[in-house]
Amino acid sequence: MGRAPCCDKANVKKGPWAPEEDAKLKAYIEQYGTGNNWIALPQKIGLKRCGKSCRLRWLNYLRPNIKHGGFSEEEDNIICSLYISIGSRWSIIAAQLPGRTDNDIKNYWNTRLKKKLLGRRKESSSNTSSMGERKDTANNGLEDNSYSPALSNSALERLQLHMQLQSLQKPFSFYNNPGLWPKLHPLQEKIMIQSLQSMNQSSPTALWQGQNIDLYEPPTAAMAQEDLGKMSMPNVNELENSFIIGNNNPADGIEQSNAGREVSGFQAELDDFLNNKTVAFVPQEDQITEFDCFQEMNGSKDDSVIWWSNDFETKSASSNSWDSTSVLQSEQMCQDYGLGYNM
DNA sequence: AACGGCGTCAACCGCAGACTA
DNA sequence: ATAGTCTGCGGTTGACGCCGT
Repeated sequence: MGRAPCCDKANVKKGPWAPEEDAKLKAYIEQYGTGNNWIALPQKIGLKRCGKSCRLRWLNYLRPNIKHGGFSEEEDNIICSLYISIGSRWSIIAAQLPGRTDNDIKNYWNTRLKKKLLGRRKESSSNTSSMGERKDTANNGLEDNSYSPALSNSALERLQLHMQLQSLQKPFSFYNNPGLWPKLHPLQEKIMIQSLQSMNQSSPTALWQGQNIDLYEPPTAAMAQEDLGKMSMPNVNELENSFIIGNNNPADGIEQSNAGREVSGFQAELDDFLNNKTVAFVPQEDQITEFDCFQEMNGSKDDSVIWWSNDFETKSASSNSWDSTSVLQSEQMCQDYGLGYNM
C-alpha cells in the first residue's frame, strides 16, 4: 500500500524561497510557533509550499541564531572527530555545534572537509608517483577508483580516515602494512568484496559487529588474518568507545584516563591533519610492491592505492551501523566529548 | 565575450520511526 | 493490532556563481 503524499504536489511551489515567503513564515512562527503541525502550517499562512519545505526553510535558514559558513578550525576538528566516530549522523553532529544545521554541516563535509582530509591521499599518491610507480597523476583521489565513481560511503570514509590516523600513529600497524595482509588472487579479492557487499546489504550491522579492532592497538597479523578470514570489518562501537571520555565512572578510572590520553593523542593527530603539519604516510618500497596486488585488482596500476573496494553498496551502512543504544551512547559521548575538548 | 568545468549550497526526495485514531 | 499521518533524517539533485580557456 502506497504512502499518501504529504501535500498536493501540483499546487505546491518548489525551488528557492522568495523574501516574501520567508517573511510570512518567519512572522507566523515567531508569533504562533509551528503548532506541531508543519503540514497544516502553509495553508494557515497562505503559502503554496509543502509543509516539509517550510520546516526545512525554518530549521536551516530562518530560525534565530543560525550561523552560515565560516567554519572555525575547532568546528572542523569536532566535525571530523565525530564523523569518524559516529558517521554521518549530521543531526547529532549539528547538536554539538550551536547555530549550525545538519544540512550545513553535511554540505560542508561533502564539499570541503572530506577533501581536506581524504585529499591527503592525493599527496601520498603523488609521493608514490615521484618514486616512479604511478603513470597517471590526474584524478588520483579517493573517488577515482574504477570500482566506484562516487564516494557516498561514509563507513568506508571513516575507515580510511581511521586508517590514515593509524598510519600516522603506528606506521607499521597491520592496517597500514599490506605486507601483513593475506595474499589473495585478484579473483579472490573480488569475491571477497562481493561477499562483503552482499553481507552489508543484507545486514549492515552484522558487518560491523562482533569483531574487535582497537583504534590504538592494532591487531596482530594472526588476528588480522582471522579477521579477514571472517570478512569482518572493524567494530565501530569499539571505535566509538575509544572516543568516550570523561564518563565519570569511578570503576573505570584507569581506563578512563587511558581513554583520555588516547583521545588527546587522537586529537593531536587530527589537528595535524587539519593543519597539514604532518607528513602523509608514504609507503616504503617493499610496501609498494604489496600495493600492486590491489592495483592489479582494479585492472590498472595507474591510481592511488585504494585499500578497500569502494564498490560496497553501503547506502544504509552509515545510518544502520549500530543500534539505538549506540546512538544514545553517541549522544552521551558527544556531551562527554564536549567536556573533553573544553568546548 | 562565450563556453565549459567545477565547487558550493539550498532545496527536494524518500525512507524509517514515532505517534495517533 | 493496524493503518494512516507526521516528523526527522540522510542522500541526492539542480541552480548558480566563479574561474580558466
